[in-house]
Amino acid sequence: MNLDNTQSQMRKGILEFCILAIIRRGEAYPSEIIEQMKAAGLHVLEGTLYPLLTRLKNAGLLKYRWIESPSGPPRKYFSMTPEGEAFYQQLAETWRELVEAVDTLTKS
Amino acid sequence: MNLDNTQSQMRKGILEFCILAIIRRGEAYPSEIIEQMKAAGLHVLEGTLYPLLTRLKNAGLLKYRWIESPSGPPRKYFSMTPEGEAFYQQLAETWRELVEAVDTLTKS
DNA sequence: AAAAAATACATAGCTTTGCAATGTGATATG
DNA sequence: CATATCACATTGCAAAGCTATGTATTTTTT
Repeated sequence: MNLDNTQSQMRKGILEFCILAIIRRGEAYPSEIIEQMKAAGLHVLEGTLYPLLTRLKNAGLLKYRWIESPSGPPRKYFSMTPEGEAFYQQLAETWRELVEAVDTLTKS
Repeated sequence: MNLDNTQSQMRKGILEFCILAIIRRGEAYPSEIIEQMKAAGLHVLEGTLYPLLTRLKNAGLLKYRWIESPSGPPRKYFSMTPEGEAFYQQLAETWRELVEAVDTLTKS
């Protein structure tokens, strides 16, 4: 048991929820997502984000379109699908229940 | 992406935190831990709990002693070590930060 | 006394996600 | 044309939760 490791484990499943939360607010491309995550206190590298975005898109929860960049190569802007919104609501419920359970146990 | 799977992923790292929270309240054996988890809304099977308890003990965060049972085989009563308490406090901080980050992102 | 049931503990293999390091490609700049 | 910047992508590794199954001890039933 090492804190770094357990912190990584705690992020499993939750990064997905957060990414969906950011994208459902409005279309975004990876760099913006990384910035918003950082602003919230969650540091994510591209090597973590890209595979996750790909998984979500392949699962039908997200879709994207290429947009020319004002500086540099074109960007992939991600947005949510109706399936993604439905899944997000389920995750939100799951998260609420989890937080409530942990609060119950850690209150003392 | 399937809800059951993501729910399992979300539990990674968090079950450990919860188990430590239960044990630091007072010495307990596995069956009691399972009951308290269930009461809080977290369902854990023995096949999940035993390996976790073993990992925590091997990491020096928990210790145990055998106690005769009033009915059935002897039981392993687990309690926390000073290292475990210190680690728990760190996990508590990590959890607070995680919950805060998720709240920030999901508020809308 | 032996068999069955209940209680308690344990293990192995599988699946999946986050992580780190590295790589590729498109565009802008020198 | 070469270099730098920006954007996207991939691979292999480590680790934890889960499921199913197994072992052992004690109690109860036959």
